Amino acid sequence: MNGGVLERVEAYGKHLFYWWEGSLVLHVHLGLYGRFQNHRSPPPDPRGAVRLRVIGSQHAFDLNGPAACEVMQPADRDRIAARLGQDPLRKDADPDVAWDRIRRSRTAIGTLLLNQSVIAGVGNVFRSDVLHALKIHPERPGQSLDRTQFDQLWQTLQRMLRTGVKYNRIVTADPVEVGKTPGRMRREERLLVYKKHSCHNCGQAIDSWKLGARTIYACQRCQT
DNA sequence: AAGAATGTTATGTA
DNA sequence: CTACATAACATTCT
Repeated sequence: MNGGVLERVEAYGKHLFYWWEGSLVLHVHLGLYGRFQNHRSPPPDPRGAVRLRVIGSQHAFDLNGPAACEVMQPADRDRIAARLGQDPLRKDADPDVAWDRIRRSRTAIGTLLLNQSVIAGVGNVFRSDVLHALKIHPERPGQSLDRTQFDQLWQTLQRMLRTGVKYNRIVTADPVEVGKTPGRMRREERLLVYKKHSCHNCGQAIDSWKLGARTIYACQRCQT
């Protein structure tokens, strides 16, 4: 990559693609614990699993512990993109494609939301919180949602994901209700149900169980 | 210091 | 073909 020109950076779901002059693509997926860390130049000695280090005259950054950090061809990128579902943040997203998938499925909506080939970009925090925001029970089959609910789901995800990009952190709670800007909200104030103990609507204890191989959080009274 | 975690993929089963 | 449980992978944090 030394001396190359970065032409553009593309996000598709949780995948990042850095397009370099000369048809090389750097593919990055942060996975569970990947992290970008900024430094001033010159950067300190690498700490932990540094897979990529970029050094400029003023600034530098490391990429620590990503699930993927590899150079590939555009065709490889296309293969990855082809197995992803619609990404609510992308201009080319077609919600009807996602709706078609969900309306035909007997699988729980909580499981569908984690399936990156249905909707790309939603993770374990967003799936719990978006379902709580819409008062939809995670075990409801995709089939049981109506179009209005799906539209709300799509819209709310768009809003939540955009907020995440803007503030570089997950903020699913309503800042107006909390009375703070998203940037100033404390960790516990930012989320709706994920890892919470009681429901902020009704006060009932939040339930958590395994759904789709991960822990989901929901209010059994509010979410039906 | 064992275990959970803001995740994905491969594999086996039904 | 779909659905889905499970394991494997790999790093960080508590």
